[in-house]
Amino acid sequence: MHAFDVLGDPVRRRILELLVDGEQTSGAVCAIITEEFRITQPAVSQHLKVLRDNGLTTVRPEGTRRLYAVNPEPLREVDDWIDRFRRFWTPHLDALATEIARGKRERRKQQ
Amino acid sequence: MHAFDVLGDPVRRRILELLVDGEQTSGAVCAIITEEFRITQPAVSQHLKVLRDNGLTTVRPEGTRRLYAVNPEPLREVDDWIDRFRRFWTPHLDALATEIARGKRERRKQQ
DNA sequence: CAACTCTAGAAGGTGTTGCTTATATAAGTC
DNA sequence: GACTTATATAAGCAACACCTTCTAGAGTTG
Repeated sequence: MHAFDVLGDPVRRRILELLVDGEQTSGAVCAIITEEFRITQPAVSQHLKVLRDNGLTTVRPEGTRRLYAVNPEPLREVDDWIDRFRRFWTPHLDALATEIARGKRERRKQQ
Repeated sequence: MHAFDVLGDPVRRRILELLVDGEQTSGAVCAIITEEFRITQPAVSQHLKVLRDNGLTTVRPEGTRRLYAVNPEPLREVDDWIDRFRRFWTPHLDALATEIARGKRERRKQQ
């Protein structure tokens, strides 16, 4: 499943937003999502499973809690895909900025 | 419908790729997609409709042909969303590059 | 104008997705 | 050890996405 397919759901996008500043327990995520989207705990758990199974997050148990965190790799693929369209909104990058952007991409690919 | 939802389909992503270097007729897109994905012309036409209806492309009639082109706005939204995760894979941008990136975002928001 | 090309739409079938309720499992607490 | 908390899984269902075949309409060509 491509990262785009996983991101094609507003709940899953929101969950990732909640994880952007660091790991959160399933419960903490759940509290916010159930409130914002009016869905149940198992529904959230299923979305977390999709994120997990497709490598968008990592999980780490701590006692009875599960700590979820963003795994950036698949998001980087999305970023790479978008990259080819970037010239539409940044047509006249000056030489220096272009060079920096190019260098970033190169470094990314090498890793 | 959020751009991410539209992009959550491999056929539609491929169609946009085909349009990245300039406008193409429905027929030209169709020829490639039907061959690559083994789906029919109406199926491609329906995907084009989704792209069109959600502002991912523009269309321009020319005789009996329809010329499709990328409309970058919604892709920019995707880029903006991804932006918050970018620090995961570019953690130590030096001051200059950071400044350029920041400036780009600012300019984008003003437009 | 008849035949053909290009494209879109309508109607219908099917698999998938995302939800629900109910339940299981594992770990803390009294 | 019983009870509670935290999380995941199972089963079932409704809605939707995407496909197909068939057809319509607009424009071109002989």
